[in-house]
Amino acid sequence: MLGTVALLDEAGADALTFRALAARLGGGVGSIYWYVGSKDELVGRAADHVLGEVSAATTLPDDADPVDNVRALAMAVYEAIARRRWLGAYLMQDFGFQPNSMALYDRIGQQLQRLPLTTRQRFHAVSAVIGYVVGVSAELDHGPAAIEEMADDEREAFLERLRTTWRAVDPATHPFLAEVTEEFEQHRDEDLFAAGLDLLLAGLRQQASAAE
Amino acid sequence: MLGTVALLDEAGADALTFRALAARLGGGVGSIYWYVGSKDELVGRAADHVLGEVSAATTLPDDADPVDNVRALAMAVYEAIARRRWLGAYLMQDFGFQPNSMALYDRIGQQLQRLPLTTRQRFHAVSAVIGYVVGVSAELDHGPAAIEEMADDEREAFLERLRTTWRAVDPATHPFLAEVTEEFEQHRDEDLFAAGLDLLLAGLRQQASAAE
DNA sequence: ACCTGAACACCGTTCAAGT
DNA sequence: ACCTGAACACCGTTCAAGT
Repeated sequence: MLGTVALLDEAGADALTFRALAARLGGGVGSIYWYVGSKDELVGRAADHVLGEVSAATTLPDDADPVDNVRALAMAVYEAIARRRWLGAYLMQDFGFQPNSMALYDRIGQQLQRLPLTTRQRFHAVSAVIGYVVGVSAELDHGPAAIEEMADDEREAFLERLRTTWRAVDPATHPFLAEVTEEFEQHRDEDLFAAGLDLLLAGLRQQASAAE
Repeated sequence: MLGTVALLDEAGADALTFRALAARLGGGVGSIYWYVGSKDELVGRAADHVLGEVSAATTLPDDADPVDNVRALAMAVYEAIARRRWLGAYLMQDFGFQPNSMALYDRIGQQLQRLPLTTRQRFHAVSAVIGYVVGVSAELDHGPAAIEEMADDEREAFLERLRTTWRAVDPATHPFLAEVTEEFEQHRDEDLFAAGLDLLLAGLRQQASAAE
């Protein structure tokens, strides 16, 4: 289990094979199946383990604004997935069935229990936040590394590809792309994630205040 | 290309192998590489092709509210991914580099150009909407089929698994799960998606009206 | 220019056999 | 009870050879 996380962190999702893991643990390929039924289960457990650490490292003060607390939790999960690129894809699998993901779901929900919302509104809001966080973060797994973490030459190559793709389109047919190309080149992935999250949370705050 | 979409629709992502596709087209495995450089490119092109159809089938009236238009487009993409479970995973790959995904990105952006927002706000908002739609829809690809489309016995088995998992947790430590279990069992995936989207769009409307 | 299909270098998973 | 590793049934990709 620990060996799985270490191997994923060191070499990425592609490097996690039963043969590589068995070699690292000094055993045979088949022995892993004594502890785990499939590769999906193996990585799912590893992902849930990491999620537990992330959740444990984030404290939510009782006297803080509940939506601010939800935001703090969401940003912590985002950062974890951004750091460990293999994580997002597996959290999408069956979030809500592993112990730590259930606990995280509940923890977000508890914050919303402090707001004047219906049960259905709470259910929708928690699902939306989790969906946004996991879904958008997982998109990072594909695509290139975060723009802000690329080496200089790597970033330059990526932006060059972007420029030639985006700037090749006709501004007359793609007026918005023309407007935001420069903005895209300068953005940080984390700011983009946070801005979308804040729109979602603004909608939530509005819903809560309308009920008062 | 058309054969690819047909094969994916009929038998799902797992069934799309070069051998199966070559057999269907009545050719050798190697010949596919004359038209496409890799499997990722093959499925990416198929995904972009479907996205183009979806976008073309959605008309956005000039006299309609721009945010309502964005909502219509988002729901159309959601429905397409919900129907074709293989689609979401590949849209995550490199949305914004294929022609039809670029066109869709631009089309959403054009609606926002009708609102009093800064370029940065527009960039953030379009990215958030696309991120939410593609990310949350893609989560459907994993997990079970939509609850509302399951056969009766299949749905019963899924809900039974959920009940035993969620109801096994201590309500004292998981008070929110206890509150929403029933709500979860009754929900429709599409309503859940729409509710989160509406929170996001409410935040966006608020941002636009604050600028006036 | 376009196609063929055997061959290569991998996978996850199984299972008879060991301790 | 726990481990081994050869064997099985696949993959995507390559490439010398064909038309």
